[in-house]
Amino acid sequence: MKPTISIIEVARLAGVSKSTVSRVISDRGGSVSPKALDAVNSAIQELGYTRNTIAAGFRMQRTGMVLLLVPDIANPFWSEITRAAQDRLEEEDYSVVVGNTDWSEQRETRYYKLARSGRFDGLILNSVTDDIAAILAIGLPAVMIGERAESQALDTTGTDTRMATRMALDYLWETGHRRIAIATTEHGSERFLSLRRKVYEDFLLEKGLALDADLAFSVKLSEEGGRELVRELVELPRWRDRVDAVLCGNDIMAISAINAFREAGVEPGKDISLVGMDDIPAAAHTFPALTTVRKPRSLMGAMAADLLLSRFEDPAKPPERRLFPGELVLRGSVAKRGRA
Amino acid sequence: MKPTISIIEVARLAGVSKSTVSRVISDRGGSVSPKALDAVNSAIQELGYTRNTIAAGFRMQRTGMVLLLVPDIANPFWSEITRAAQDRLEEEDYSVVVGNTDWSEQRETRYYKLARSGRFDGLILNSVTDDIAAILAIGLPAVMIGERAESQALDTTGTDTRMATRMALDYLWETGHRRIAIATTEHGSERFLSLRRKVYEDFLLEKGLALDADLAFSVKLSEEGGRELVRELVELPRWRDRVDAVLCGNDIMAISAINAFREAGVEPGKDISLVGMDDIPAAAHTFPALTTVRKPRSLMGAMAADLLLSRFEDPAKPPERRLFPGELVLRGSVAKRGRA
DNA sequence: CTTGTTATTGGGAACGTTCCCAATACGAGT
DNA sequence: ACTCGTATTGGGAACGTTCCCAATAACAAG
Repeated sequence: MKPTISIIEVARLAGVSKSTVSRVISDRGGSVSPKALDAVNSAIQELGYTRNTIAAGFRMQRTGMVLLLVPDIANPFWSEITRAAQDRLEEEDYSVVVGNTDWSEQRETRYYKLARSGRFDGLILNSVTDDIAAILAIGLPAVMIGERAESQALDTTGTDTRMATRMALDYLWETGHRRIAIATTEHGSERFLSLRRKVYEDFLLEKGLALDADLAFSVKLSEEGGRELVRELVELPRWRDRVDAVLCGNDIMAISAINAFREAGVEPGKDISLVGMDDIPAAAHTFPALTTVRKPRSLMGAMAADLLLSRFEDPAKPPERRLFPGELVLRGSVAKRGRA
Repeated sequence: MKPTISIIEVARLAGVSKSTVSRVISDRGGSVSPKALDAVNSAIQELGYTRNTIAAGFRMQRTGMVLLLVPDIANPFWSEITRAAQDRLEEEDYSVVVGNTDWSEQRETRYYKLARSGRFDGLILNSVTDDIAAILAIGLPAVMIGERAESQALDTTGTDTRMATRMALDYLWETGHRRIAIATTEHGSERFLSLRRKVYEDFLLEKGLALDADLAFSVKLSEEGGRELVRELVELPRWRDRVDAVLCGNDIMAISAINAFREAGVEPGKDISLVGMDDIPAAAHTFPALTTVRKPRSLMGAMAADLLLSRFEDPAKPPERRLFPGELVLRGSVAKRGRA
């Protein structure tokens, strides 16, 4: 059942007022004589008193709860970020509620309503929407994970998508690939900024390669998206002459594509090279193991938490942006080709 | 910032009392005339009022929050269970806070303290401890995921570990394996019940096989555990004559062992057969893909939520136990051997 | 001893909503 | 019109803790 001992009873047993008990148990504290302190602590122990944090939170208008909105907690990428954010926030005595948007603005809006109910002190999110004003209108300190707009009124953390994409393309170039396809998505930073797409096009331009619109795929960042990519690609006329590598929007898609290529009689890591994005644990276990760009999830999660904690301290300071570099992780999914 | 419009202001604008406003907005409701209902809803809309659920929860001694304790949310097994439990609980307007025990009783005890703070209506957990009395002493409705004691005072769900283990052993037997090692752990159901170990020993006895104590490994259910298993196994004298298959305590360990065996010059799925437990997504992507016993995580998560919701309805009903069968998932990690 | 400063204490009010119950209104039947 | 039963309403109190501020106590300096 709920706590049934209140500070009134503790005060009675300790022979002090409820205000003195409150000063002993609350974070803010206040002056209490050693004698009173002893008496209160003894009474607390004897009665098995536990502070009712709902009552305290109600009075203080501060609940110690943070809402973290991710696309899907069952996705290893997001569960690792979540874990890191949780650990950091728990150090400061915050508890974390996780919401799953499934990339649906409708679901997201429902969580915004929950966020407005007085239940949370702050919000961390990888938003579906890029309507920053709507997020600000919730009225909570908020931190964005991932890039949504060039200029943001929100504290933001994530991986530098441009750099990560460029890193992968350069590696493919260095290993001799000249016919590179890209498989991205219509979610997240691609939805509004088309960051990966822009880097890809700039890369081709810089290398003097013609843009082949057929080689820019838009599929879901899922296993199904990987299968769809392979289906569409092998159906392209003369596809083997037109593609020697694919840069995938994330590992889940890339891993699925590895298997789908093999099933289509195409040997991944030889006939076709693949690079993923994220470096989820499974990327190391495919055959061939996936070359990918690691996004430092623990750093991102912890940074999101730090930005939010910092925002609690100073609500009025200018928005911060903390992007991490990706890190190329070389495994077996990229062939070494001679320079053409 | 926090909600600043209260029902007092809504009542004033609508020309009714706060009690009438409360009757309109609360779950419990009560009689309200159509005219008053209209007036209140109009005022709510005009003022942009949002119900303060902390205040309501404080008054009602019911917060709509559930604490879910798992070993590690970043583990795909637990993140999927979490997702399923969340979805079910959200249908009934509960929010879920996830705690990570990391198999530490100390961490777990800290969460028990949090659970007692008045913040949660219920608890779902895969406990580190088997001290059911300690869990009951928290004073919250609680549901256990996984088996902890033969006779439990707690609602319990999970996979039938005996059956799942037996299923895997029978499959190894049918495929001609006669020298089967087992790699389990000292956590979870193995810690207190040694379920897998007992099934293994009974199996050997039934088949008239001698128990070779060297073939029962105790390692962590982690990637490191998988590597450790392989290190220890290949160091056994004449190990190739003594082992033709390994039943692993979970997929994470088994996947890691696949790679470690290959690195040790042993071909998984040929020289050595492996069976995992769980069927996490990565199990389908190894080479060879892992044969394993699927634990129906979505069913378990949803059942845990259902059991808790049911307990909320009737706190005094007898504890329930709902174990799911495992399901054998055949892939490429088990060789077909001739009958010896 | 007097004065000034700081430490300590305790009672009342606040936080926003729900619940309780007495009072009133309304509708149906006689 | 009167009676009875049901619907509706509203004011006060409760929930457990924190904060505010006046009052008191303690201590130091002159």
